[in-house]
Amino acid sequence: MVALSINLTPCYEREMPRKGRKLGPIRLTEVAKLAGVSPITASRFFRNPEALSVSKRERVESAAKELGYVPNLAARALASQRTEVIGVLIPSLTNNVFNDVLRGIYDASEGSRYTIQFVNTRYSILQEEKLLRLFQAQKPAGLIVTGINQTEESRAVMEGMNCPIVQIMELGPDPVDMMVGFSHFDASIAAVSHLIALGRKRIGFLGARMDPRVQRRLEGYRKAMKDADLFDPNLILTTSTPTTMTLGGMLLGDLLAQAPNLDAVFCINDDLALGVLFECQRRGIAVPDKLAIVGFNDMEFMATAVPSLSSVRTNRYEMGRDAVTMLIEAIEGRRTGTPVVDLGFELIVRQSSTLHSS
Amino acid sequence: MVALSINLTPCYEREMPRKGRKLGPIRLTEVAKLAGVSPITASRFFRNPEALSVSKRERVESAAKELGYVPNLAARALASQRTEVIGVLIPSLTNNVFNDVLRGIYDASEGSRYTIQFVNTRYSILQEEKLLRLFQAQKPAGLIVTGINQTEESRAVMEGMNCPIVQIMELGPDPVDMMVGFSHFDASIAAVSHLIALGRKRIGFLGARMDPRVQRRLEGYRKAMKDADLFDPNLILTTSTPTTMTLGGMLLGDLLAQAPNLDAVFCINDDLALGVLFECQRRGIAVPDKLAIVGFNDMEFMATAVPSLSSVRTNRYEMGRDAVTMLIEAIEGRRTGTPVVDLGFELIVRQSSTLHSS
DNA sequence: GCTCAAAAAGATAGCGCTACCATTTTCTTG
DNA sequence: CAAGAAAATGGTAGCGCTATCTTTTTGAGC
Repeated sequence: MVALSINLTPCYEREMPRKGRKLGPIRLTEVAKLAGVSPITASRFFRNPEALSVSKRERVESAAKELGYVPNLAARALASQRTEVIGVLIPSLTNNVFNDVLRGIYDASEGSRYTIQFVNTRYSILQEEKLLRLFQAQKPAGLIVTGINQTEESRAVMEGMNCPIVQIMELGPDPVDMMVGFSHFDASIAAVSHLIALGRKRIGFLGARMDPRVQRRLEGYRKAMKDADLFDPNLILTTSTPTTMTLGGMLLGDLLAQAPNLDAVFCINDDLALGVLFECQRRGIAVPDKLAIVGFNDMEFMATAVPSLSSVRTNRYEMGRDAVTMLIEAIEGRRTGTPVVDLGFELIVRQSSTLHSS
Repeated sequence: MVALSINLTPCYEREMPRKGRKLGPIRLTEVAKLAGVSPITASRFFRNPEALSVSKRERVESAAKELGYVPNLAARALASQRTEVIGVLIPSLTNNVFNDVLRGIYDASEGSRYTIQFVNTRYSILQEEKLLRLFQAQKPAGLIVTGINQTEESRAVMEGMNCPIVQIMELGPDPVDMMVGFSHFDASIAAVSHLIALGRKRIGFLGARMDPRVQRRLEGYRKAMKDADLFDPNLILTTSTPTTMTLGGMLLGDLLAQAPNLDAVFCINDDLALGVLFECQRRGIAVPDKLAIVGFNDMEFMATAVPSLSSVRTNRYEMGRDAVTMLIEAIEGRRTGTPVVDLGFELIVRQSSTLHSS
């Protein structure tokens, strides 16, 4: 273990700090002194280098480098009365959907000055309220919250926070500030209408977790089925249990028990759909001939499954990315004209919901 | 939209802040004044209520509530010279493995006073170094880093940070501080030995992303194959591309081209394994009769697939959880005796690697 | 070369909280 | 009930940085 340490001993002696404190990390003042400028000038170098003359800029830069200066974020936040933190409230880490959203968020924040501070509400609006209060203490520069079902209290806290806020995942009539999402209701109708157009009559609905967005998908299903005069409550099976692939198979079993003549299933997410496919293989149910399957979200594996599985593509990554982009623009005072962005969806038809598997 | 606002106007008049500043949020001093105690006593209430007498405690509590006091974290961090932030450096958000680790981390931090600050190194040790420096500025209470392959510089930064640090995901000879992981080398040997014991001779290795831990799995494969006198470089196919299920199928195709008489595959993760299974279905290759499959990590879907897929179970959730637990104990000065924790692994044998599919 | 505006640099005074130490109050105990 | 120890409380002085305003320097235009 040879640590090659090229450490040019600085031609500079640190003065003892006030009041017999131990020598902590390098402070801005020390950088300024070494550079031969005032502290405030050194401060400006780190926030807006263009404001310095070239000569001072270079002197501060090399002094900071020589001393290995690291700014103290707490002091900065206290003095400037703001932070460069974007708070993100998301209901789950288990649900892969949010994984993609988070990726978009982190990707978009990269290269910007902003730091993501992510918390997990666990699908509880009370937990959300609590975490929102916690964010209050941090004075974030911006906030991303999931969905539109916040408590009155949460809304009050958000409105009092005095920072831009983006609600993501869905759209609603009364944005706190900005929104990026799509209509789960419409997406669901598209999926179910497709199955109806295929000539399926006994189209089941499989739902798990049943968060507000899934509820709206159920509403879409209801609407489409009623409009086609195909609605039958026995075709619906939901549970509040979190989603897994295994659960998909189990739910299919239960649904078949309550609706034996099922000829299609709309699953509220792709994990359930793949679980359903496996269960069909286990039971010898031909897909799509005997049972058509449509999932939701269009995860990567849907295209690769055998048979390939239809799904509703949602723009999860883009949702996270756009939310951060909109937020940063708003923080920096250049809001775009559109505070509500509909990212839409796309029905992807694959083998699992075609006329014949031929 | 009726916002029912029960706002008992406080029988208390805020004095103008110094120097004509606008009236900002409530400060601790104001709470103290309303409670009729000194600011430092009020401060103590929020950090260690037990230190106050019952009467003062109640007075401060109700004053804080009445004024809706929210402490200023930046001021607290600056004055106390520490934060309650645990920094987490993880290489990927795409890889579901880290999803589980993160879940463990967030779950374990919940209820504690610590906040998780997570960043994504994108499998780059240079990016890691940069992010580590960024954390320096924040003075975190503790740090979780992934793996043992840090740059010299990164190690130096970590050592200078003066906070407990846990390295997760794998074990190594020279911990920066603490470690929670398991031996990827041994786990790989277990998987390959199982296939050898099954009588398979032409056992392929499919790898993607090829991060340091995957490299060690490859080493394990090499060792097991060489020890059994079955080693053949043509059986190995790796790519630096990120993992997807679709990639699994493509890689199988390529591997079959370079080693046509393949009778088993060890995939470095479950996504590849499921992709391989789908590809087998597409090509009419019987699993496990013609081709046995073993994956890695034992994601939930492995048990549900048809046929069910063998895998090496790793304790990802526990890794995250234990890392945080160890960190908090160390931060609070009660380290346990074991700074290096081996969480082990377990070979889960399922249909995809049994003698006969019967 | 002089005037005046703009750019660059600096002095001052906190940001809101807690560490540290001093002081006061309360509780023991012979 | 006095003396000493322990618990509770308070005064003072920053933590390291930046907002604000002032002063100095630079540069453009005639």
